[in-house]
Amino acid sequence: MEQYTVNQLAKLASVSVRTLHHYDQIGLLKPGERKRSGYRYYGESELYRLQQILFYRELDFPLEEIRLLLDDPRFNRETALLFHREKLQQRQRRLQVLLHTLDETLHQLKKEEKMSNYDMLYKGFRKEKVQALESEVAEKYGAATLDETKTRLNSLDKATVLALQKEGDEINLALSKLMHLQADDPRVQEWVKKHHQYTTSFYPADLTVYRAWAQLYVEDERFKATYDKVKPGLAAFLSKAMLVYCLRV
Amino acid sequence: MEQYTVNQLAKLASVSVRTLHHYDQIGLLKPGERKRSGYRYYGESELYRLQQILFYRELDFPLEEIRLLLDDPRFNRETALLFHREKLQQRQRRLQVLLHTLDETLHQLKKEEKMSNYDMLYKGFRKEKVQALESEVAEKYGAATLDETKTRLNSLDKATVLALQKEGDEINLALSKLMHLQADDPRVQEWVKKHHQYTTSFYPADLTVYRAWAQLYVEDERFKATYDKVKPGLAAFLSKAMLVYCLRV
DNA sequence: TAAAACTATCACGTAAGGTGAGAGTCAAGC
DNA sequence: GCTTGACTCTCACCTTACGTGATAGTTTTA
Repeated sequence: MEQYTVNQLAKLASVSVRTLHHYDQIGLLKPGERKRSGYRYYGESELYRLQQILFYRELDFPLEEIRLLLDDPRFNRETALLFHREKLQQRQRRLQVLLHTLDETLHQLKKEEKMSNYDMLYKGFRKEKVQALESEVAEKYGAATLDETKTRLNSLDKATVLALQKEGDEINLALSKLMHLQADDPRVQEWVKKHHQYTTSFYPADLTVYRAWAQLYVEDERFKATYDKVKPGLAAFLSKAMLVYCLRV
Repeated sequence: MEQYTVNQLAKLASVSVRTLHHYDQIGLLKPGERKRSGYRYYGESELYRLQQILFYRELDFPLEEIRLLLDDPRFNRETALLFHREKLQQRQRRLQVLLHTLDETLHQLKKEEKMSNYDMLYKGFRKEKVQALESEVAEKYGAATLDETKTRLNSLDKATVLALQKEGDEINLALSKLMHLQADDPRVQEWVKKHHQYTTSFYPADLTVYRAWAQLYVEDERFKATYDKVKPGLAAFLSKAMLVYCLRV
């Protein structure tokens, strides 16, 4: 049975020693054993408990509440993990909204346009609670305006989505026409850059992820098919060009 | 020029009135105007400033530092937004790792297996600072292990993307098998909810956007083709079910 | 066996607001 | 014009989750 000192555990879990002291003090995480010297030693079950604590903390639960939850005899680790999973995914979606808000703001900034609706500036900041949302809008503006607003937004939203799709098509098309060039040709790389930016608006791909992706374009049938449908050989070509791009930047 | 009272701005930006008072007090966000009554009124430029503040706050910047940044004459809104973008994506990736850690833990829990390496319990908890990461790892374990780590991460990224794709496939498949039911059947709606969450992880579709999307599934050939390829008629079925979903929630 | 490296317990400090209390202000309806 | 309910103001003390020493004992390493 392995034993960890404060320092060792702190490093392992990326928390400070003070944090462990604190958790001991408030009875949230007590060491499995205390030598007569007073030193704290943590064992396996403490490691699991700490993981749980950190998951809850990540979700902004107050420590006192975490303690109550973990000490409740009805506590079940698997249920808790599934709960965390749900909430973390929720947070991911919130971040996605936030990124979208950011891109919209950037877009308006470039066009030097005035906002029609300042509301847009703040979408995604509210910490996840989500419940009564639609009803609030209805209350605010009345049902009639709601419908009108809805249909107007409707066509705008459709246009946005279609535009996004079109942008993707354009990038693919442009690249397919450059397949006679070398992968490291500036004209190719320019479009790869666009491709990279385009993909990051959907998926958080930094260069390492993007690089992993490049491999998928040739390894995975689904990816390969999608691109080769535009023009046979595009998948392999793009994959190579992406790798070059990653190395260059 | 529109003017917002504390309450109005607080609601708009999902912060508390107290927070606005506090920001005024520390000189982070001063109202554009103060009536003789002492009431605070905020104008357009304050709205933008608040957005910036919230982005920085989301990234755990201390308020004092935010103030210094925003008041620096070299401050540029576009540069700042691009910085936020980078960091938010970094956080998304951290959450991704955290979810992976969670799934691994769940997996081990079910198999009732012992962990070979407790280190795994805590991947993704460390808040992003990241700069000197590679160098740190290299220092610690030597260059050889670094490469290994890289390829492992690589495969994790690939696995994540493939898992995402698989999730999409599963949802489509499940729905295609429920086409004999009514669109408002709970079993159908359950999967529509998953579909909605799934799409949101790529593109933040609130209910109005999702509704617009529903129409695209029948109006736009590209969308239609994608779904009808799974099973003819799925596009229309899903479209209807999505509309029901939007009205129900 | 001494130095270097940890660890322990106070104890006070801090950031970002929460939570009233007491008093002035504004908009609407009568 | 007056009342009433909903806002708003300032002060001031409270809270959470640790950070940051100070001082003193313990373990490990040379």
